[in-house]
Amino acid sequence: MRDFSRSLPMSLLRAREAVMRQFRPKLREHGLTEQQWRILRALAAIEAAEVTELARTAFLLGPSLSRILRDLEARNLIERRTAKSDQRRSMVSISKDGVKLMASVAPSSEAIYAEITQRFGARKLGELQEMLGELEQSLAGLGAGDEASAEE
Amino acid sequence: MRDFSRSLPMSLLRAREAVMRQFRPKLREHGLTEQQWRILRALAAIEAAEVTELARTAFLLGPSLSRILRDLEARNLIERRTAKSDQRRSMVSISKDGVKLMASVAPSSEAIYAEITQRFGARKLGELQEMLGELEQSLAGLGAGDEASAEE
DNA sequence: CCGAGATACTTAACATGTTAAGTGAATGCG
DNA sequence: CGCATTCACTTAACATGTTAAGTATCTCGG
Repeated sequence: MRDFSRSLPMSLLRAREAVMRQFRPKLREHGLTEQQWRILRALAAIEAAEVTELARTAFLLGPSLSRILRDLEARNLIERRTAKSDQRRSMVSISKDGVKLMASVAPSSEAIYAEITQRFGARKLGELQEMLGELEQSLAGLGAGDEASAEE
Repeated sequence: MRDFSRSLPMSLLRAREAVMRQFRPKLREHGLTEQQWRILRALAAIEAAEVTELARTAFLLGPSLSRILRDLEARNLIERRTAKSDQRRSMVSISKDGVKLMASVAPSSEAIYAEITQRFGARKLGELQEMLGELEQSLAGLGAGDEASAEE
């Protein structure tokens, strides 16, 4: 069997960890986890979003998002209100405190990203992301889903 | 600020998830998580390994590994014995049952990997892994560690 | 030989990943 | 309208990620 440490999943895992290791300490200084930071960034880019939409954007599963939103709301970093047209839906938005926190973390985050880009090379970074996107695309609609064996 | 959904961490996260989504259902049929499978595969390639060495190979943190080894041992998939020369060290090896389980899962796993390779393209896969390795290397020795600001 | 420090784990505590089940509200069909 | 179904979340339960603290053992200088 192939040496699993050279398998694609392990390559992706190690690469991502190498990248995230750069960000975590700074986020931690501000009491944020990687996931919480993703949510704040996603919310900062829009007015408000439904929970399901936010889950898709921040690439989090519903249950994780539910817990995190509960905690972020308790810390007054986000705000929620139920949609008037549909009582099931909840509109989430970033709060004033959330915006301030973002502003205090963003510069460091950008600096780290710039350092990574410089070390790896901007061109190669672009190529890498291109390939990652293609990989994702080539596997879209394969396994896992609830598709009733709809493969031709 | 850059659209975070196009950031390198998100690209890596989505790509890895797209890949792992292919494997998880089959592993689950056999009552294995992704991490447990990594450990069994790592152990199958060697006679025995110390816990620390195994953590490095399977890319798991010590505390996670401790818990998983406890569970795998309870399921009789691995065996442990303390090293004679150093009572602190524990030698871990895969058991007969572990080998049998590996044998029953490996074919499906290989088939899935082959399907991914075929969809994405063997050459591109090689290039991608090459780039991921370079990314990892270019960030080696940067942040996170306990280095006392040893930057030039 | 002995005690301070280093090592190799293990435990603890809290956050998230993952699947299944639960809850309340909206929809659609007879 | 009535009610089964679907939908948008939320809870629950268990496994892992992550950092800090704990435990037993080993090493080494004095």
